[in-house]
This record gives sequence, structure tokens and C-alpha cells, in this order.
Amino acid sequence: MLDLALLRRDPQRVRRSAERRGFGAGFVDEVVELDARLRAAKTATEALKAEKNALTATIAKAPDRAAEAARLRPVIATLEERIAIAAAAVPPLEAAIDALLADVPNVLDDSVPDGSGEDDNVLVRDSGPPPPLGFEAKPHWEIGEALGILDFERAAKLSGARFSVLRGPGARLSRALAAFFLARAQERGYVEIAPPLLVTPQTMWSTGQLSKFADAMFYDADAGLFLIPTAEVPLTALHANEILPGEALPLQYAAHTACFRKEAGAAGKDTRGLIRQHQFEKVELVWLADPQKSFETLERLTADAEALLQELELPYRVMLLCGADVGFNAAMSYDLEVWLPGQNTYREISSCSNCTDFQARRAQIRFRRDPNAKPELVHTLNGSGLAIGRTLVAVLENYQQPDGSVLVPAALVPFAGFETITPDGVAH
RNA sequence: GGAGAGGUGGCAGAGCGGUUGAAUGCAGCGGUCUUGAAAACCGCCGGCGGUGAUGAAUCGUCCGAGGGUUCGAAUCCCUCCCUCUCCGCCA
Repeated sequence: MLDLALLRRDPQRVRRSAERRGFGAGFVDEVVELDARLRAAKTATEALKAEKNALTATIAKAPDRAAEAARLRPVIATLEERIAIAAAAVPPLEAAIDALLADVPNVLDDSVPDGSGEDDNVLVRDSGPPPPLGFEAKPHWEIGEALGILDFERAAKLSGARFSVLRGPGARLSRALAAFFLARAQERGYVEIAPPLLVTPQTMWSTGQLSKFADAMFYDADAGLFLIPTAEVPLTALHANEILPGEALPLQYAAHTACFRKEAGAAGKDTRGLIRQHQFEKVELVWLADPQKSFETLERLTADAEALLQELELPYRVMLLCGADVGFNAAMSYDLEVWLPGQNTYREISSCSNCTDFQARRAQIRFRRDPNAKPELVHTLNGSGLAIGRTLVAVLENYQQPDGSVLVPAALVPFAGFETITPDGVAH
């Protein structure tokens, strides 16, 4: 949620950000106007209420309360009618402002480059040109099915399209990735959390998933609970409605969870393989940071995710997202893209974002810089460290051998407990 | 799912329907004292919003949430949520 005060103070900045996102800026003038009317209505209402409260107090102080009450009742009744009329103007104005603001994305940071789509994202750095395999690269689904460690047919039998079954060494490798990611996260100061995977609409709202993305999520109307599309939701909202002591910051959380997405708008896209599933696993990294340090924190978070790719020796690049590509909640984002030789392309494996105070305002996550200071909103950041399914894809495609076997990255061996999957699908 | 108890400020814990935004204690902050610290003593010490200069001041609002009764509700009534205890069920 945008800061109304910012909108009042610097509408030009909000307008420019919206335009750079390709989001209409018409809401700015509308909100500013509604806000002025809202404050006028509130001031009027509150003046009348103050009048009424003063009369009530005189009753309380009168020697004969009953007599005084009887005397003032008609006056108060008149006031009450005027209060009701004045107050009636407030909720519609609030609702109108909320409705306008609910779908407005965060204000972009000035350092975000202009652009109209992912082709305008800016390459920040990469791990060098991907080393050639020296033979015809196969896509991961062919590798995995040949080894008997990926089974999409049986997954479809069980659950329909966009599900997968991992078997034997495939399942073990996936579990090893999770353990590896969590171990590194812990070494870098993240506290591991095992959160609920089902959360309330309120929680979804607080981290910006509602109401814009409602149709992309699994929801049980009966229970009134959403399946999380990412652990960003419970991790970020963990301290909702809290005022943290200043020395508690920064807070770093990591969670390995399943994530659930309908991918409603993705029909026909990435229909093969593990890239786009209704259910996938991910280790998510979240920071609650001092607002003055959130942009350096974004560099740190990105480096933490990047280090995982380096250690796995997977070719990757870091992209700074352009204005049109930055997500709803974020002010600035880096995408980590891993090289997939089977598809001859880079694919997103982590998106690291500084959401500034946008989620914190919705979730009311605050802190006191000093014990007597006014509460301030924290800044929230999130990124995958990393997406497990997509990392498995990258390992299969980058570590495939001419004979159909797959090597396990050295860093992963201690977690997997094996070094290779031979062409017969056996782990050694 | 059934029965009972309870939800008040950072914590603990009071609160006859009427200057109660809320006693008291602890914690925190500022100060006195001290070479320093502790102790003692004094003062301050909730959130949100409006007016105002992001100051002083002032007003409104909030005692789990939402309604209701009343001139007036933390205090009475209704609904919901949550927590705890016991029983049942269960991975």
C-alpha cells in the first residue's frame, strides 16, 4: 500500500513511477482529491463529536446528573443527528481511496531502469559464458524420464497437468538441495522457520497478494484459507501488527516450503517439465530491515542467493529488472537466471526484491529506532535461495553426461549422499 | 466436535456505567546522587488519525473483533475470533 502522505506531498513522484510501470497514473489526482474531501469530512465530524463529549462531561460533573441529563438530552440529540450526517460522508470516501490504492503497485526506486518488458532488463553481471557441453544437450524431462527419476505421466494420473513425481535419486536430490540451501542460509545468519502453508485472507492481503492475485492462488472458501504461493507470505507477515525494538533489526528468516500456484494466466506456457508447476518447493529468504539500509540489504540478499549458484557451479546471470518488469510489491528487483543448456536459455531461479515499506504498511510491521522514538515502518525484502525444482532442472541439464548419466555437483554430494546417477537410474 | 475458564498498555495485574487512555508493580527513557556503577529518590513513559510547520498545543478514536443499549461503556446485552483446561477424534 502506498503512503497517502507521500501521495499528498509528492504526487509527481508517484505519477512518474506508475507511468514507468505502464500503470495508468490517473489514480493520483483522484486519490489526492478524495483525500482532501476525506480530511475535511473527518475534521467536521470530529468537531461535532468534541462538542457532544463536552456536554456529556458536564452531565458527569453536575451535582444532579439526572436533571442535567434531562436538560441536555434534546441538545445532544440534535448534535447526534448532525454527527450522523457528517460521519456518513467518511466511510464511502475511505472505501473509494482504499479501492483505488489497493491495486496500485509500489513506487519504483529511481535506480530502476526504464523499459517496457523483460527484454529491457539490464545485465548486471554473469558467471561468464556457459561452458559448452560438447554434445547435444537434452532437456531435463528427457534426462529425468530416461533415468526414471522424473515421472510426469503418473503425476498427471494422480493430479492432472502441471504436477510431477520425483522418484528415488530424483527425490533424494531435491531433498538434498533443500538441506544444502538451508545449511547455507543458517551460515549466513538466517533463522529457519517452518511456517503454516495455509494462511488467512488477511495475511494474504498484508503481503500484497490480495486482492490482485486472488485468481492465481488455491483457496478453500469453506475454511477461509489460502495455500501460500510462496513462503514470502508467512515469513514477511510473521511480525505483522508488531512494534519491534530497534536492536531486533535486521531480522533474517529462511523457510523451506511447498508453494502452490494456479498459474491461471500461463496456459500453454512451459507445459513440459518442472519449470512451471502447481506445486513446487522453494527455500525463501526474507529480511525485515532498517529502512535506511534496505538497498544495501538487497545487495546482500542477492549475493546470498547468488553464492548458492556459484557453489553449485551453475552458469547464471544477474538482471536488474526494468520498470515494467518489477513486481507489484517491489521497488527494485534483481532476477537470478540460471543457464539451461537443454533449452539453450537462461531461466529465472530467484527474484530478489526490496519491497521498501509497501508490505510493512499493509502488515503494520514497525520498529522503534530508539526506546522513546515514534514507531517507523520496517522495510521488507525477499528472494528465493533458491527455487528447488528449477535448481534440480539446472543440475540435470548442466551436469548431464553423454551416456545419459548425471553427476551431482560437488557441493551437493555431502547432502545427497551420492556422486552420480548412472544411466540405469541408480545412485552411486 | 463437546464442556468449562479467560482475552485490559512492552510484561504482570487492577478497574461501583460518569473528568479512566485506563490504578499499581516491573521493564524502558531522562535527571539527582556517585570517581564510575549499583541502590535510593524525582520526572517522563501506548497506538492511529485530524487541525497545526513532521514544534507547542488541541481534538477524535482505540481496553480481542464487530454490532447493540445509554446523555455517557473497559465496565451491561448479542454475534464472531482466539487462548487455556478437561473429554472425544486424529497424522
